[in-house]
Amino acid sequence: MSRTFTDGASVSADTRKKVLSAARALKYRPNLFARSLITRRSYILGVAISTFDNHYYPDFVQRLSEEFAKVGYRLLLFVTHGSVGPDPLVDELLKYRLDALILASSTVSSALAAECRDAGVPVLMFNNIDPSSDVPSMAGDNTVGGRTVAAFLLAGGHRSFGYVGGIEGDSSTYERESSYGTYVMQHGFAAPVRAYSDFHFEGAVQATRTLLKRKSRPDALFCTNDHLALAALQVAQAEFGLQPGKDISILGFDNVPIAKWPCFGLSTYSQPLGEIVARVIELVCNALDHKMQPETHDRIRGDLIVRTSARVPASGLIRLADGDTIWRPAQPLD
Amino acid sequence: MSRTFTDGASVSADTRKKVLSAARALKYRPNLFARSLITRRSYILGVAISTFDNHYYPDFVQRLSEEFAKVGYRLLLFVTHGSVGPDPLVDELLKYRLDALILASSTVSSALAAECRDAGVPVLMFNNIDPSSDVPSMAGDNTVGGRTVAAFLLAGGHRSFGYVGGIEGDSSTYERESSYGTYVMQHGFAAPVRAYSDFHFEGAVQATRTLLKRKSRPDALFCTNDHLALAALQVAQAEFGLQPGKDISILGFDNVPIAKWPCFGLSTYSQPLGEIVARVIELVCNALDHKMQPETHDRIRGDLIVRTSARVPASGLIRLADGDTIWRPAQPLD
DNA sequence: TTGAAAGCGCTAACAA
DNA sequence: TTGTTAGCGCTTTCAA
Repeated sequence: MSRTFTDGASVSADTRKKVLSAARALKYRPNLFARSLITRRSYILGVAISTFDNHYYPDFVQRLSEEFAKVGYRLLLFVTHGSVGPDPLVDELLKYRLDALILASSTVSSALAAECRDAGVPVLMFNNIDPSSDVPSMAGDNTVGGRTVAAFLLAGGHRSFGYVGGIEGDSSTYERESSYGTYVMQHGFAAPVRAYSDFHFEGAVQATRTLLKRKSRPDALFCTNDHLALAALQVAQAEFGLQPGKDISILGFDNVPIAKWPCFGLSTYSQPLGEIVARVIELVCNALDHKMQPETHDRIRGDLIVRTSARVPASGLIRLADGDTIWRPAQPLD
Repeated sequence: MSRTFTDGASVSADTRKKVLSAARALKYRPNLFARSLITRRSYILGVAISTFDNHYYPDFVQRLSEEFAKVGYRLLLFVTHGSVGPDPLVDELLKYRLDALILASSTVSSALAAECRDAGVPVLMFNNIDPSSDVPSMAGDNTVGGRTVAAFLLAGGHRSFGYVGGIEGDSSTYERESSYGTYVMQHGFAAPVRAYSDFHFEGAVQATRTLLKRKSRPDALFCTNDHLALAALQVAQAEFGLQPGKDISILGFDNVPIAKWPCFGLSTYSQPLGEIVARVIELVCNALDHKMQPETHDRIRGDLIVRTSARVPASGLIRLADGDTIWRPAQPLD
């Protein structure tokens, strides 16, 4: 009797036991897809990412996978690789009856997101905000992050600033850059010199070279993510003989696992993955009950993790229980 | 008419066009799960990995995902995280009607694999060989790899050897270690001193310390994978003041993307991902046609990639078109 | 080439 | 609590 395997059904303990043992004998297992035909639940979530090159994404996907597994959901992976056109992707995504879709690829347009949503799949855009779109989104707090980095650098005594971006026009690149630049300029300094990397390691190497070869070389570099900052770090050291934390300050964004490796000691504004994933789960679970507010545009605040790649200010340091040291400005920055 | 969306069906071009345009108007899309009920094909493949911490796995999963996407399959992700007991996992895996299952987690037992196979799901064990099991498997060529590393170190003039393993008893740790050790001993040297890391970065740090603190310190360290070798590299440099490639040689296995970062320059025995993924696809596609040979136990040979973390021998160097330099022994090692 | 009908494995609604 | 039945959206077979 199928009720044995259905959640809210009434079966006597006795029948239940019998059915269960018979099932075991026959190696019977309920077919989720047949079930999904009538319940309209597949227990499959789609996750689109453009690449795992940036270690933030494997970390994110792993945490997401573990946490969703606890509530009975699995992730179906879509690697968009940046280059794939949007249209075939929509068909691919919609072919599987996903309970929800998490779009963590900055190359995925909000038009695609809207199309999926209109097809009845709840969509969440992750780390890729289109303010003009009404698709719900979530991201680290790029604005507060950019400002905090700027304030940290100012507190460290820096006077000339550089910025290594991903792609010009990319939303996180833009938000981090403009809040950083604005803060610096509000305090009387010149706008940061900028170069873009296309989000690739090699691109970041080139961009850093461009910036450090200038006759008025910036002595502080903010990179739009750790992956790029790690490249910048190596260029500054190996090619320019600069000692990070002393001759130059280099900061990233994300706090990827390897940022804390002793050879890097990358100071960075964190995206608190635990909190972020918890919030994603909350939003998606709401969406599954058709309670997603389209106007949700969450920004999760992180912290400026202080390590060795940037000069450390005399004050504002806080030692955390997990061993990390963070920096907080005297005045809140929001 | 449903024949429009079925592959080998006969429809007139005219009806087809009409159906297609009607479908567009109604935003109709075929339901893959309903289809799978009758065709018994879900176009979903399960991939179990224990963690993304070791960069080899995200790289592997990404490539796998991209290549399988080309032939119409998507990956459903199972992160086993090492700790999960096997039984609930089986139920989870079998709930989704996976067309095949790729078990790339060394913590997954071959008993679990056999159980899934008996339930009718073709299974491929990846990088985790149980010779006593008849579940088909695939892995890098650990034996030739271990021997090649040993020969390379010998050619570099090393005389005392160390080994940093993952978990004692893990199949790849075992195979790499024993072929390396055997080769060294066959050439008249003492067996390598060993320490195990539990596959974690911190564990590798500890293991390396143990090895380098010995009064008769090994001057060559082979680590069972790059993730561990990268840790060893940092310990040797920062804590022991040893310059890799000069005072000590450190080798890894896998050739993960960051191994070539200039700050590491890790010499390593590669797992050629392109070839490996192509072979996985071939095997799985055979399995989908129920043509999987259970006796398949492929070993894919890699190359010793020469960079800066180990002394480089005077001869045997070959410059590749992609910019890498590899080392080949005078005599083949198999 | 097309229409009609059976049935894949399940849940949900209705009786008993 | 349990048996029965309709039907989820599709493919496949059989006739037309």
